[in-house]
Amino acid sequence: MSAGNGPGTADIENGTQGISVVHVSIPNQAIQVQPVIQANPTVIHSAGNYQTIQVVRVATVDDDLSSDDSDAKKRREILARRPSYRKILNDLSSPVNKMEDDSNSSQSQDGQEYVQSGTLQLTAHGDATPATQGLQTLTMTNASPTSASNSTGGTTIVQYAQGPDGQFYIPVGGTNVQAYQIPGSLAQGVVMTGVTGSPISSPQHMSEEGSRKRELRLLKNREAARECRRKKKEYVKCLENRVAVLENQNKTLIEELKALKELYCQKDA
DNA sequence: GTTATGTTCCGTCATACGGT
DNA sequence: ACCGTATGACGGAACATAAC
Repeated sequence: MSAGNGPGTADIENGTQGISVVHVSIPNQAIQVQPVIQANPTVIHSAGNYQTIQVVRVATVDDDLSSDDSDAKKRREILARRPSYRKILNDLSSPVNKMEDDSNSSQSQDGQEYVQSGTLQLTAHGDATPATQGLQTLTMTNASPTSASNSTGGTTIVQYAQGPDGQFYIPVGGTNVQAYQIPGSLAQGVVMTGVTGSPISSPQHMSEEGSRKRELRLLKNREAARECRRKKKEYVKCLENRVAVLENQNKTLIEELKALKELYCQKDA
C-alpha cells in the first residue's frame, strides 16, 4: 500500500500484532551551496579513505588553564556566534552573491545529489480506528539504534496510532496509551491527555508527561543533529569542490597571462 | 597479543536563530 | 516573548593503525 501526499510518499506495510510500518520517502531536491569565507581557520586533509576537517583554535593571550570555567564559557560564546549553515546558505542564495559556475549545481563532482531537508507531512491511512487499536509505526531511515527509541539497524521506529479526533497516540509501557496532538508535523505543540482524553493532572502523570516530553525532545534533537551533520558534510564537500574549480581557473588564467606576455614580447622585439 | 593513539560517529546539552 | 529548530561543544563508544 502506498499513498502520496505533497512532496513525499509513504508506504505502509503490515507488521506483526496489528502494527503497520510506514516508510516515508522525500524526493531529492536541488540545493544551492556556494562558497563562503570561513570565519575560523580550517585545515582540510585526507587520511586514507576519509576526508577530515579540523577546526583549529588559535591560542590567545587570554588563554589560561587555571580559569577553565570562564574560558570555556568565553570560548562557547565566541564559537556560538559563528553563522549557521542555514544563514550562510540563505545569504549565498541571494541574487547578488550568486555565482555562475557549475560547482553550485545540485550535483557535486562525484555525482552525488544533495538532499534538501523538508517538512514531513503525514496523512492518515486506512480506517480511522480508535486510539487504543491499530498501532502504526513511523520508520525513520538512517537512524541508529538508541535507548530512547525502538531502533533496528539504522532505522528508528516510532509507534503511534491516530484516533478519529486527529490525535496521535503513543503507547506508554504495556497497555497504557497516551495521546499526543501533533498538528502539521510529527511533534509540534504536544498536548497530552489520558486514554479517555481527559487532561492529566496528578503529580505522577505530570512527571510522566515531563519524561515523555523529554523523550520526544531528545528524539527530535537526535534526528536534527543527524541531519545537521549530513548537511555539514555536504557543505564541506562543496567547499572542497569549489577549491578544485578555483584552482583550475587560476591555473588557466596564469597560463593565459603567460601566453599573452610572450606574444607581447615577440611583438615588441 | 596488548597498549597507545587517532579518527569517526553518535547522543546530549546549551544556546543562537528565526518564525509567529 | 515564546517556542521550535539548527548547530557548536563535549564526552563516550567503536574501530583502525602503529609501536612494543
